[in-house]
Amino acid sequence: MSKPATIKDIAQRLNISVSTVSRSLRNAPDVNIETRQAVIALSEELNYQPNKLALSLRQKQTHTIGVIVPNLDYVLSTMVRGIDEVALEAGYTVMVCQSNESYGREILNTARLLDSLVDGFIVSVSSETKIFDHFKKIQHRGLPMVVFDRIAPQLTAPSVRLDNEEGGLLATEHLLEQGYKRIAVLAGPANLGVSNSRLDGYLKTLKKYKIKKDDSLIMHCDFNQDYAYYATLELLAMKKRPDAIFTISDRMAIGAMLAIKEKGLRMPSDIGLVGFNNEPVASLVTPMLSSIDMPSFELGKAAARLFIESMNTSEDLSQVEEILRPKLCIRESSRRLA
Amino acid sequence: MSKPATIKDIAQRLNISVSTVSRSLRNAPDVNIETRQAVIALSEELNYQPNKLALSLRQKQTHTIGVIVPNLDYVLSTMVRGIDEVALEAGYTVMVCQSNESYGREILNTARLLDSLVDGFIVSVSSETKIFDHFKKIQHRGLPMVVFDRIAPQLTAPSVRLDNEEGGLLATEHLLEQGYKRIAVLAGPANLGVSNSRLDGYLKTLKKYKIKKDDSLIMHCDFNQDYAYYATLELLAMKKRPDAIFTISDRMAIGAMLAIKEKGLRMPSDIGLVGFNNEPVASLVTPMLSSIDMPSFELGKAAARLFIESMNTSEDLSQVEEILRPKLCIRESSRRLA
DNA sequence: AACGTTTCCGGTAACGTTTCCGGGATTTTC
DNA sequence: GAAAATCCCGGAAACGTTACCGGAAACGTT
Repeated sequence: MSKPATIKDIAQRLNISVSTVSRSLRNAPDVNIETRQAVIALSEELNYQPNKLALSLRQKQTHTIGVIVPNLDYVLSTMVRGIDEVALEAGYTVMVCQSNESYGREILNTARLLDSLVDGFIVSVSSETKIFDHFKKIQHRGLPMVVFDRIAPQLTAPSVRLDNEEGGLLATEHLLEQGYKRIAVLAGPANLGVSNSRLDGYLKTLKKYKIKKDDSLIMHCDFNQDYAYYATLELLAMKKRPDAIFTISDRMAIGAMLAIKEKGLRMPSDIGLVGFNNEPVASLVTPMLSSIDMPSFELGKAAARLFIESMNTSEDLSQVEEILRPKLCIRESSRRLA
Repeated sequence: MSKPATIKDIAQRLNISVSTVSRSLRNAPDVNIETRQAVIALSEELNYQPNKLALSLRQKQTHTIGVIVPNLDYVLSTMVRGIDEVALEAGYTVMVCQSNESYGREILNTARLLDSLVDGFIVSVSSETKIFDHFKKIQHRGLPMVVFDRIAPQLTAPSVRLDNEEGGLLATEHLLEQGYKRIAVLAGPANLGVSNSRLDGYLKTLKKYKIKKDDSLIMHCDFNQDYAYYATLELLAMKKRPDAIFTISDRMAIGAMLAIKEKGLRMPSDIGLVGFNNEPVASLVTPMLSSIDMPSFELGKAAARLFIESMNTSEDLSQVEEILRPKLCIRESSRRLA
């Protein structure tokens, strides 16, 4: 129905030129106070909204950030909320695309956003991705890009991530303190950075406590409840079975839990369990699951702040690496001491 | 670095006019086959991508859909994935905004998307919203709008939703079949449409089975685990306590479960429990939770399809109402007969 | 009275694209 | 062989905005 008013409409109704209207609206100098007031009054009456498209075309900025995430599970959607929060504050709009952990989809998404003319990218890379040309293309276009959570050493870009190693350390140390002796790890796919870092934390802790590592206690499996279930069954079938398990995600911990219950073992007495991410589900299962908590919302905010900083500065921030610290959250599944 | 090539670059290099280049690229008539081929060859060489901004400005279409949702919990993020799926297919990009169940935020989001010049909206309305002027403004601008899941009778717009009444019916009937006699309902806030419809399904079923309703068995409380917990404690403290509870969300069912366990009652023997939504958590809790399953992904797809249809037709679709059917998913918490 | 400053405003180009229109050159038609 | 049709192409306007430039009018200064 009522087409939105343009600067030209205002100019005509006031019998002045569009340039003057434009200047008035951006309160630039070189315009009489009265005409400016008239312009402002009329623009409010007509409910004038500047056309973002024309503006973007003119000044080659869209004030839009392309966000690419592998999925929108609890952790990532919380991070996205964090990104959204500070982006909005800074006058940016975000476009979120899910790659569904697919390399092809990730390429498609970057291409799409790239020619939708976003001003830059905030990216968490898919687990499937081993080639990074599509991301490098972004940088080659001169657009800023921040990598968060799932970072990749192949990309030289500012990054924000969790100290995953410390997470592994916290979990392992806690289990040792509770008197568990044979601690197994359910890790993710061997090419997933976050998983490996958490594993490293575990290994370092063993070394610190002078416990020699037992490779049979380290299982790699898909980031998935079912695989975790079967992997746990294998662990429990060992002649010298582990008396504690650290899984690098809550999802996997749930799978492990099912297997443990099925075998008639009790937590935390027979076997201790610690997950990672501290998703809400952790306090819904029985027994309630101990987990490594990460400041997801804060992490998202930090990523967006870093992005905006790299928009505004001409310095090279590609070496900036922000690292947030995890926190141990002890619940029933691993507390056997008072 | 390398600024993207424009139509003008191609024209210059080929010593022809921009019009000819444009025509060649859109294989319009009135262009010689050879020049066309030359243009196409060069455009590929330069990796030419048409500037979406200029295009949108010109033809007053952005090929972008604004999606507004109250949050991104499991159900809604699944629906959004569905929307994304068919939107992408049809050449649209989606911009998702969360209102966080806040009326003010919803207004802000619509305004922002509106002047980002989206082509239309797909909306699920926040629970807080009682005034709909911001949505009517969309329609007044002549933009198509589809409402999904959380619909509102105040809005005359095409809609896609679940048959919530049937959900309530399925749950209640199932509990009756399992021999439960006194069935309580944990409903959401009294102004939430979906909640009331599910409640209606319950009431209709009672009537069908000639059971007189007992108002003390119907509790309204916030859409929230904690409130559900306390409400359940109240229910269980009644002199004639219910022997089954139907909650209108899984989140609330979890709260109820905690209360039930705390009171030393067992499911399904002492008390039956059925949730709604069939979130993954339903099969993670002990006992596993029976729930009403809804085709969220399909619902999202249907909403997007309806949107695209209303983009392409000039007919008035505002009376179109697509209703998807729920499915009962029986698990441990309510199965006491073989 | 002449000149420099300030104040205020309009015209125009530009961002990258499509579309309409007109016209020269070539071909067809009788 | 002239009129008519066809084939190609370029120019220009338009979408809505900003930015640069130039200039008219008013003012102040000697």
